[in-house]
Amino acid sequence: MSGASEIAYKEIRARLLSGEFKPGQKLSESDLSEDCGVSRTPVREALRRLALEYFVRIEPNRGAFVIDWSREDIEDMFEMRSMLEGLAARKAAERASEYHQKKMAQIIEKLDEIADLNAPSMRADFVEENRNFHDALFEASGSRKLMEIIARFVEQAIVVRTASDFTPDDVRSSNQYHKDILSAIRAKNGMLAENLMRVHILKAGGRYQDGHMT
Amino acid sequence: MSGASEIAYKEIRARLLSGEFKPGQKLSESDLSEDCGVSRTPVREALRRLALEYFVRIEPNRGAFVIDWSREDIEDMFEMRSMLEGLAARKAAERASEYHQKKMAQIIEKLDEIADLNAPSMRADFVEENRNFHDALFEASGSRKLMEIIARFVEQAIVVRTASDFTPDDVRSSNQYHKDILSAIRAKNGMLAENLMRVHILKAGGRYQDGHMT
DNA sequence: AGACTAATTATTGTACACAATTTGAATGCG
DNA sequence: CGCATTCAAATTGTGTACAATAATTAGTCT
Repeated sequence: MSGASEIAYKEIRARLLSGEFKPGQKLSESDLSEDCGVSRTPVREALRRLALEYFVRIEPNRGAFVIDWSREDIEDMFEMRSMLEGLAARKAAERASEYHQKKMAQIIEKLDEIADLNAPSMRADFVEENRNFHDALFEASGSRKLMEIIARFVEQAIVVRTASDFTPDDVRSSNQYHKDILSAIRAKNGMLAENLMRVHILKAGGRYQDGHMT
Repeated sequence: MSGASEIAYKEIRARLLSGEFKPGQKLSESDLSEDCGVSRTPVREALRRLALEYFVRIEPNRGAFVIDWSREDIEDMFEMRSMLEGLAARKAAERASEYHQKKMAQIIEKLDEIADLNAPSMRADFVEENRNFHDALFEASGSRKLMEIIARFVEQAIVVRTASDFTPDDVRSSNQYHKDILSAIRAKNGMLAENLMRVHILKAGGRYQDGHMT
């Protein structure tokens, strides 16, 4: 399925994620429609969709603007994510199959390799594999709707997280949480898995930046 | 602002909530456009929006269908709600102003009256005031994004909750939780407020129907 | 009769034209 | 000079026509 609407959505979304469009910037329907090589109709559809996914904000009769997140909003988003992913971790501890546990273990290994190699592509590799870990955990939780809804938050976080640059040590530290979470899941300790995940996400959100946690 | 798009959205949404449209039913764009007295364009916009709000499901080139929730999906939704509203309750305990506490107290009184009066409109009155209580709490939590996002879940729940019929005792029982939550907020006991809210929501979700909780 | 295929019909998807609204500049006035 | 008002240009919102796709019916063959 390669509808014009889908093309417009993917193109605009990619440019939003890349940072080409700055927060607050106005997005003109006609300009985008030229860029995407489709008419205004599918562009409008794409913008409406992106609005509900919190990428842009639409003011009636005025158009679409790139969303700008306040410090508070970002904190809220990460806190919500921490609650929902915590829930997913708890459910994973209750229901993860051997297959899913192995899958997570493999991703954890890859993440360790990424940290050790310290290649130029480290950050991109980390982002990808990290995402894979969380996806695997959602799958392990066995809750379709939970997966669907958290996905939206995670996408959001990417927008926000552009500034973050991970050192190899950050990757190792983050991966230690993954290991602990997987252990808790293996031990079927739902509450522990949940709490570990909560802290893991909040750390990523930079909520404990002021040094009192590692 | 009374755009055609808004008209279509409200009309279709109302009919979905009323139960006129059955789960799985196909929603024809032309039919809806006639019913709403607007052209197909704003109807399409409304349907796309309702899809992202989980009211309908859109299959490419096939149209919009009323969503049908599986038992699992409903459980997931209530669990997510319980996590997010729990978060809101915790934040409310941290930051609720005297004004917001009084507001919640007033709504609790009204809910008691509703239970005692046992009027024919009891169920509708309960739904409205109950919603007011939760909204007041979100406001008290002081987190805009949190409010926005939880709102979507609550709307959903309404769809699902159509079947539920509360007796005066159910209303009193539910309101007891409201009282306990407000007490926890007044005592600035965030964790207690959070846990009470979690249980409150899960009860509403019928997760503990099998009798071992009151 | 049953099943496959082709043609017909209905419905969604996209483009485009026009209406409604907003933006911005030019003008007039205090 | 500053500020409000009016008018022109630009942009969004809606209706409609047509294209693309899916659903349905009719027809043919075994």
